[in-house]
Amino acid sequence: MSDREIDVLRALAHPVRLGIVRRLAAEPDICACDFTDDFAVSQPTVSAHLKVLREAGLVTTRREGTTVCYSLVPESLTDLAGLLGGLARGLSVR
Amino acid sequence: MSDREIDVLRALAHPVRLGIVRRLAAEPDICACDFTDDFAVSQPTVSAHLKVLREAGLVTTRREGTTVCYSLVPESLTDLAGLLGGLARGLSVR
DNA sequence: CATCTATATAGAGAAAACTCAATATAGACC
DNA sequence: GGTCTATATTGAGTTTTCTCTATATAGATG
Repeated sequence: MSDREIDVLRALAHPVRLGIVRRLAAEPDICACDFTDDFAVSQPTVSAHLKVLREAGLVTTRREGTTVCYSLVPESLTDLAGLLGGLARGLSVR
Repeated sequence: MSDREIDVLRALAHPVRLGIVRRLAAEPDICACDFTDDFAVSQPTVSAHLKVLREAGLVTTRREGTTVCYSLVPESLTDLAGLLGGLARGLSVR
């Protein structure tokens, strides 16, 4: 019922999460606390959003002492872009 | 707060709606009643999903007598694919 | 080990999404 | 106009998402 792509699309379909992805696209390896300042939501909320992105395979994490650094997984985006591009071209992409 | 792209992503992030888009990608100009058979949901539910797709700019409609035929708007998908592809490539798009 | 900082989890309330049955609308046809 | 078919809208109930406060965990450091 819930395709893998649906999870990725759902993960991206939120202002805070898309904002996080955009920041990570511009500069990799950003620690979680930096996102808390970017958006007008609490630290636990940011943490929850990061979890959604993680579980969708859009980001990976790396512990750096007490902080956790997040990075984009570009393939997750290119895969989705390929699917959408294919659909636009009339290929019935699975 | 809600970007145009967020609306498109949200519209795509549902099994029935993505299914509709996939069918429309393979064959254009499908009348609404045909979708009712494809998914295990009621006619009003299909109609509501079509409305979401319409409002996101993913599909257009054409009256054919008493039926309404839906077609994909490929640009809406290529635009999104471009955004995602750009992000994957490290461009901080838009 | 006590404590501090950074992050994650739990639980709860509010808002949004999803679905349906019932009803309304729009065009075709008698 | 009356009726039939196709589609859309309404209203309500259910589920999911979002957000918060409070608390827990994990590593660093005195």
